[in-house]
Order: sequence, then structure tokens, then C-alpha cells
Amino acid sequence: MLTSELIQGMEVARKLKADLRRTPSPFDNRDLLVQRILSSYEKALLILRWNESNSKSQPVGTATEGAGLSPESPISANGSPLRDDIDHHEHKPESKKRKSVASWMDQVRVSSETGLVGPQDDGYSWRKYGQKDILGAKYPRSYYRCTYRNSQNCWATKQVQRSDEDPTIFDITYRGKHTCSLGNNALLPPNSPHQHEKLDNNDDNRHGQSSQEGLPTFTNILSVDNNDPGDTQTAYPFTFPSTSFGCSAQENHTLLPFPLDNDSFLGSLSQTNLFFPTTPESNYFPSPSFQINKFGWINNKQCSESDITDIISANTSSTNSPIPDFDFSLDQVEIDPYFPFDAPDLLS
DNA sequence: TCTATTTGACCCCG
DNA sequence: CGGGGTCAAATAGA
Repeated sequence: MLTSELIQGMEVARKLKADLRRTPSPFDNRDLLVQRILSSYEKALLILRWNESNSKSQPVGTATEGAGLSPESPISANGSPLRDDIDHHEHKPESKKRKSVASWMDQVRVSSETGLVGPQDDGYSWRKYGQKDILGAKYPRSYYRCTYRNSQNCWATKQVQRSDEDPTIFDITYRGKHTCSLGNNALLPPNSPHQHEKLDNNDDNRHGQSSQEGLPTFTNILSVDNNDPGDTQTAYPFTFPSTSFGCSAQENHTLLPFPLDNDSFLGSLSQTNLFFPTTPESNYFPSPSFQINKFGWINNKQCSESDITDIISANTSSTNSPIPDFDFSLDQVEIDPYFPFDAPDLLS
């Protein structure tokens, strides 16, 4: 039933899309918004299917493909990205058995307009601790850990890998949950502005200035890692706030048209607090404009997971502006569908 | 002087 | 043995 309901909603959204195309509107965003709605449905369906057949293979397949996750992206590809996590529990890494920590991937696309950057902030403060050339990858992978690892025992880490095929896309794999104040609050403003830049610089600069990339567009993709044992997955509740949230948060912004209420689906989204759980962050949004249109926006994602390894990917977006990530519930995984796939249309 | 990044070495694991 | 992830000394920047 859920599936059929989703399909139905998707169909309606498609009709709306077609209808919108017939009638020019002042809002350019409309089409984009509709596309996002569709993407959310697609993701929901994918997830649903995935859970049903969580067995083994990648569930995500379809979804991601659209997104453009590089199939080969090391991250996703690896069979066991999960393994790596570090033990949170014990601060000491030594334990041989690593407990799996939740991990999820985000893809961020930066369009190059401006030149800045690479992937951006997700609102947390990260410290780079390594960079490696990855076999088969054109660009090196950068490793970051939470700046507050020592001071607050926050063991969250992330890896940033620029996509070979599309240098404007960065695959970001997050591992572990933030236990630092930023994480808890979810969203404190990123205190350190520097980080943003750095992030970008690193990856980009070295290898080719990516800096060209600007901010603006991103795509997010959701990917799920299969690695996990199927069970876990099922466990997660997925919520997709994504798209909506960007909008919702900023309500005023242009995007208004966003129909949150209608669908159950959307409705659910709205529920998710993800977005602004703590409110304060809302302020952060970079700029008012930062919404969907052009600038970056932000997405967050989070997931938390229990001990099982899981990976979920969500999207992140990047923009220069600081954006907070929201962490919230651990139990749930949240995914932002922001834009699900890179639908070419959408972008640009 | 302090903090963050760079980068080669080291370690673990398949 | 080699790849991927992390460490940590050296270095850069504020």
C-alpha cells in the first residue's frame, strides 16, 4: 500500500509538473520544486524497495545512478566502508573490534560559477588529518575529523572525495556522530569560518583548482550502503525532509509554493524536525537567498545509527555559506533528498 | 605562540 | 604485499 500510495503521489506530481510547464509562471522555482517532490518520491520508493529486498545488492542502484554517484566511487564501492569506524565508546581506538558506527554518504555538487569551492560546510568544525591518493581515483581523498575530538571526545569523521567524472561533485562520507557541542546543538553556527575555506581549498586547490566551482548547485544523492546487514536497515526510519526543508525553513523565500501539506509525504517531511530542531540555526542559513535557487543550500543529513553499520547517504549541500548540519535523533536516519538525483534538468 | 594543514611514515587488514 | 586510514613531525598562517 505504501508503495502504491507513493506511486500515486508521484503521478500526481508529474501531472502537476506537466501542467506547470504549460502555464508559464513567474516562479521559476516551480518546476524545480516539483522535480524535488518527484525526487523525494523516487527516493522513498527506492528505500522501500531496498528494505524489501534488503538482501544484498545494492539497493540503491537506481537511485544513485540518477544521482550520479559514481559507481565506482570508492566510497560506495568499497565493500566495507563501514568497518572503519572508530569506537566511539571507548575513546581509544585500540579496540580491535570496531564497533560500527553509523556512516552515510553525501554527495555535494558545486557548480562552478564562482569559484569557490568545494564542498562546503556542513556546519561542523573539521580538522584535516590526512589525504591520500586513492587507487583508481583521479583526485585524492581527504580525511577530516571533528575539531573537538580531544576536547569533547567527538569522534565524528568525514572523508571527502572528488568525483572523477564530475569534478564538481564531491562525495562525502560521514562516520560517527557528533557528540561535540556543535553536534548536539546541532547547529551552532559554525564557529570557525575558516574551515569552510579550507575544506575547499584542500581538495580543490591542490588538484586543480576546483575552485572554480561555485556554489550553487548541488545535488544530493542518497545512497545507501548495503554493507550492512539487512536488518539494520530496516530498522531505520527514513525521513526525508529534504527538499522541503530547505524551503520550509526559509519559508519566506521564494519557494513558497511549496506545498507541504498536501501529501502525506510532504507532510511527513515537514514533521521532521530535522531542519530546525533547534531553531537557532535557522539563522544561519547563509543567506536568504541561499535557497534553492542558486546558492547553495544546505542539507543535512544525518543519521545515526546504532551500532550497526549502516550507511546512509544523504545529501549535503554545499555552499559557501555555513551551514549547519543537524543532528538529531539518533534513532532515525534522515535523509535529505534534497535533490535526489542529479536530474539534469534541475540543475542548471 | 598557538592552531591548522601538509605529507611521509606507519598500521591494519584483506 | 598493497591499499586505505591514521598518526605525527614539519610547516604554514594568524
